[in-house]
Amino acid sequence: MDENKIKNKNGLTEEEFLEVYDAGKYERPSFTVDMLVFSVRDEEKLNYRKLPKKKLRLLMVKRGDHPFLGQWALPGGFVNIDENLEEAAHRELKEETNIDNIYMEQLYTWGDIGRDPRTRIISTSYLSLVDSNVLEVKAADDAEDAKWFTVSCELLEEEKIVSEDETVIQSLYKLFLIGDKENLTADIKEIKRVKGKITRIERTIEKTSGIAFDHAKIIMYGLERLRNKIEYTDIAFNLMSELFTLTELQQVYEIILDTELLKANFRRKIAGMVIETNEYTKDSGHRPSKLFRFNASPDGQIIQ
Amino acid sequence: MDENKIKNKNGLTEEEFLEVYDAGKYERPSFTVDMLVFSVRDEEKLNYRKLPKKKLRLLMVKRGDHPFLGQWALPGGFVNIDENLEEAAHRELKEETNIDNIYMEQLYTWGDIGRDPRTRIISTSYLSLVDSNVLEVKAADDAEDAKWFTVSCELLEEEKIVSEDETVIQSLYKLFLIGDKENLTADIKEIKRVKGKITRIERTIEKTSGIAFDHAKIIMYGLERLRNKIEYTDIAFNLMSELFTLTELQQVYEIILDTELLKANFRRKIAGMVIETNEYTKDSGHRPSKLFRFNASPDGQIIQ
DNA sequence: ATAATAGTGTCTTTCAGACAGTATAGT
DNA sequence: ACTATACTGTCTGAAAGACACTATTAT
Repeated sequence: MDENKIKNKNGLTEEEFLEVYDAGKYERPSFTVDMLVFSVRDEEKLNYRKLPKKKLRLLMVKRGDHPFLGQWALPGGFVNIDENLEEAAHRELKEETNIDNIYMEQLYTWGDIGRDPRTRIISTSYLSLVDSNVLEVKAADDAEDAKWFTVSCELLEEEKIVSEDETVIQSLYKLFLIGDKENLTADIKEIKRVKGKITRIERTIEKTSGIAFDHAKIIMYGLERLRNKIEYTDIAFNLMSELFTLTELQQVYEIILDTELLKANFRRKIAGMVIETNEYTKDSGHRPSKLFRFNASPDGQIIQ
Repeated sequence: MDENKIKNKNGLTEEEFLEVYDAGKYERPSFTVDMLVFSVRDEEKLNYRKLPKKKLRLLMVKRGDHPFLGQWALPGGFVNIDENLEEAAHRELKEETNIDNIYMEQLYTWGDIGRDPRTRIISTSYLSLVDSNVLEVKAADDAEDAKWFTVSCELLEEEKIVSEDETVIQSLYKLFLIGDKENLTADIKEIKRVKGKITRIERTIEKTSGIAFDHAKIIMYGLERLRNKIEYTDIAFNLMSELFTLTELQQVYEIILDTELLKANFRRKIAGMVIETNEYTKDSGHRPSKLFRFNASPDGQIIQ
């Protein structure tokens, strides 16, 4: 049962095979990781009574070299030969933006030819959420600058064509990234093709202004994932600080889902995921609200 | 506004930069695609009256070379420099198993160091579903053999540890792949870690018998995705032939979800996704059943 | 007092689960 | 007639949606 001594058709054992194996003999693509780091920000209070509005924001870095020199890209970079993908993603984020120790999940792997003018590059993107206490990010190392951009997205047109064997829904979205000094935009065409049994969503960038590579497409994909997962998981709590009010939590759901929710119903829905504390907000100019914390292990619930 | 003439810190324009860019200067990982191809199979009828039972099956190929020579692996292979990932996946599947033109969605990208003894290999896995008419697969090219294996999975142990700041659910699963001549198995430990706000699922292979690389882990992940998506999408129809009875459809749901469903409720649930035909089954030894086809565009419903 | 938010009670509608019933082919 | 499946009707309870009501602070 000496498995290691089995010989292949060239008469080599595994040991011999690995010795002569030349990993470099084929022309190979490069591989990078990219991070979508979302957070939530309070806008300024309008008066002593009103609560501040919340906005969703995304971290971008300014490119300090070709290609797309001077444009904004998702933080990320090449994976070293001796580190796992998640390690690489954490390291790159630390290097470029000084952010550390955050929630992260794999989003999608982008590998179309021609996505990078340098060479064939395949990128795995990661979705990250940080709580709103992360105020300042400092650009470090590779990146020329790192900044938060307020994210919004608008549906410009939608057209549905139903034919014999196929239903095509074409939508045109405009993505806005609003920064302190710069505003970036992208027009993205989304084609949803329902043909027979196969449904396929395809996004193409029609026009970008200031957003490097195909990153506008990745951002749209990340937004979609975020919207989906907030409904049936607890990822939203990664955007909250340790203590929060239920209204704050509701606002976070509202900006991500882009709808208004009814207070009573919302509270019923998230009741199992929060734990009441004895603390209250102060100086609010109206009735103070109770502070809650995340309940990591609600009874019986298995979280995706 | 001649953007292409902007110079970087080395004084190069983009054109000059790309000319001297050397993609090969870093040691780089190799990149492959792997395919999980699921299908459903009818077992033999026990008597003229009884309906045949259905089983879930998965396509595997026998390795014809080191490493893992003689063991079974997911079909897949290296991505050429001039083809997209999906193209590569389709090509490899055609080469190795002669299967063509099927539903496919990206599953996950696996990049841990040490997953392959040859060199650092990063793999993007794809989930595919084919309808049960695909009976024979012939091994071609790279693969020594290609065969369907009946898939099942059993929970052996489960332990839940709740501590102050963390809930850990440890489960031990046994994966069975039953083939005509060979049976493959793998013990997989699943650790679900709920710590503060972060939930993380981690799978490790405890033991495998006959399954190459980390593919047992990929299969488990694919099964989980399949179970999740069948609940809120229409992917199940990719497993059906053109015409099917509602009982057949229900059986497919049942083997994937591993539960029994109530007929009346199931029919209510999928009512919008099917179209009645005027045809019926014949020679069934009992009341014949109406045949249905997939309804690709139910009113208003947007399919993920 | 008032503005603005905090927090609760309850009616309605919708949907999932459970179960019981009727229908119909082949032998 | 009998067997095995096909198909339908309806009760129940839980959850989602809608809305109205009360409570509480800083100014």
